[in-house]
Amino acid sequence: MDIKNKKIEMKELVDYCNNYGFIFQGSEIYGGLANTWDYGPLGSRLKNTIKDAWRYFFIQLRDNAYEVDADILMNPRVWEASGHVQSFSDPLLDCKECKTRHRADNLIDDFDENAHADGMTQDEMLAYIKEHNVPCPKCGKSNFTDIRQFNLMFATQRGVTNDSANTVYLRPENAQGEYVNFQNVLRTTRTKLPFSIGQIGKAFRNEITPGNFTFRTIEFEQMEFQTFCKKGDDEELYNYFKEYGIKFFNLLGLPSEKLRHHDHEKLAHYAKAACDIEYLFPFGWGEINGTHNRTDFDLTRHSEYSGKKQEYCDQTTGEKFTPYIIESTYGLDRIVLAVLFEAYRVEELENGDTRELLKIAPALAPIKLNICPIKKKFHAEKAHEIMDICKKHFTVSYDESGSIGKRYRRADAIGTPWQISVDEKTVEQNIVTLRDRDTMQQTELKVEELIPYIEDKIKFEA
RNA sequence: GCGGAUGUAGCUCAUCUGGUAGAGCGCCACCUUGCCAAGGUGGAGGUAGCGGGUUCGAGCCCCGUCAUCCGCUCCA
Repeated sequence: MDIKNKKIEMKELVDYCNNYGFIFQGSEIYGGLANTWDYGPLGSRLKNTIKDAWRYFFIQLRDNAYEVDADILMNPRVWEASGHVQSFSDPLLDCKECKTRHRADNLIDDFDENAHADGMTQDEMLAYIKEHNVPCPKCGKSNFTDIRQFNLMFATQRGVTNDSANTVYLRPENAQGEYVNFQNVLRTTRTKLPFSIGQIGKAFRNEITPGNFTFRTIEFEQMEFQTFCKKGDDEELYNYFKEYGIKFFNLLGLPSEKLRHHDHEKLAHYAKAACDIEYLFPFGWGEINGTHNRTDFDLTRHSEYSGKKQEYCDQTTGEKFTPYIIESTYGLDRIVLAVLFEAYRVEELENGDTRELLKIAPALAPIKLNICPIKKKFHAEKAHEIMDICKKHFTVSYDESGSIGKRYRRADAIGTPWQISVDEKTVEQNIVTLRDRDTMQQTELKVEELIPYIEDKIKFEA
């Protein structure tokens, strides 16, 4: 069959997600709220299948990997220890001439790489810019507003009074929830190094400029694990997780040619080495995984700030030390987006018709089986009977309206891998016609063979 | 936040130079239909993003606001 695929742009995918119930604009009936998105019935299922895949690969299959579910709100001292209160903010200023916005530190470093803006205070940066007449990269003039600090953490108040003692933050990263539970997990699981603590959860960042649909939002969900290890083992683990990320993405249906490693030169305040895995979105390469070697920075800081030693004792040697941490974080919303981009296509068929198709891995499909009675009057009862059996094993849908071809197309559009039609033969001999989304071929199958057939194909392949 | 574009039915759009909104598709019901978006009949659904102004009269003109898209910047 001659099938032409058209390149899918962002707007088409946004429309598709809205039309079929994957992702809606947040608070839509009130005119929306910028950069918030709600996952609909199909989108939340897809998201959950990706979480399932992640849990399966990174927690269940790995030895010494444990999951936690830490609170989003944490003692504010956590964020002092982590360095986020101090350094998780951008010093911003605007060019008064051409109205572009810049980061003061970037402006200075680009002007003179030996200037080391990182070590400067806000006043020092401003003074440096004035003294050296640092030009605007866009218009070349040097006429800027004052620097304003823009902290990326969402702050809120707990309790009834509004004084600063009651300020709490929505976590800007999930990692600290794993770090503060390092000793708890160690103690209760009786595990040994190296071991991992993983978590799936929401994080919040007051980004200046979010955008590109769900790629960059102010509230987002991460799937990550922190691997605690002895110094010296850190580099091997770091390299291992970088590579393993690619394998994981391949299993989700993202092909290697659209994935690449991107090593960071400029490092976050906590990292010794950092590498992203990027996926080629229509708008360009975008990070979907980040792996960092965070050294013993975090645990050392938590020891200092909490006064509780965050050490590991090697029982065989008696040696005590603060472990190194390798962090590998997967941006869930971004992976959902990448999976959708990879799977969604509009196919032009031989007869000139087009069909919308979500060619998604069966394990990730929101609905696994669509059940269609050929004639509503005579076959609906049998179809419901089969549905009641199947839904105990996997997600199903039921469709009795329109021609059978139309029902095939509807299910194709949301990525349902299989459909069965129920007719006289089903009623009399318990045989259904199974239609495959990808091959569009039909085969006859006994009802009792149906469940093992599908269950076998929706397993994650390790 | 800045520059550019946009906002009319669930979706895609029309509505000529201001005169109280239409189509196609989709959806629902019934009929028809035995395997890749057939057909018929009927039906639901919009105070034109929201607020204000000009006008006898605003979807159309003006102001504000919210949101989306494309660039600048940043991150998972």
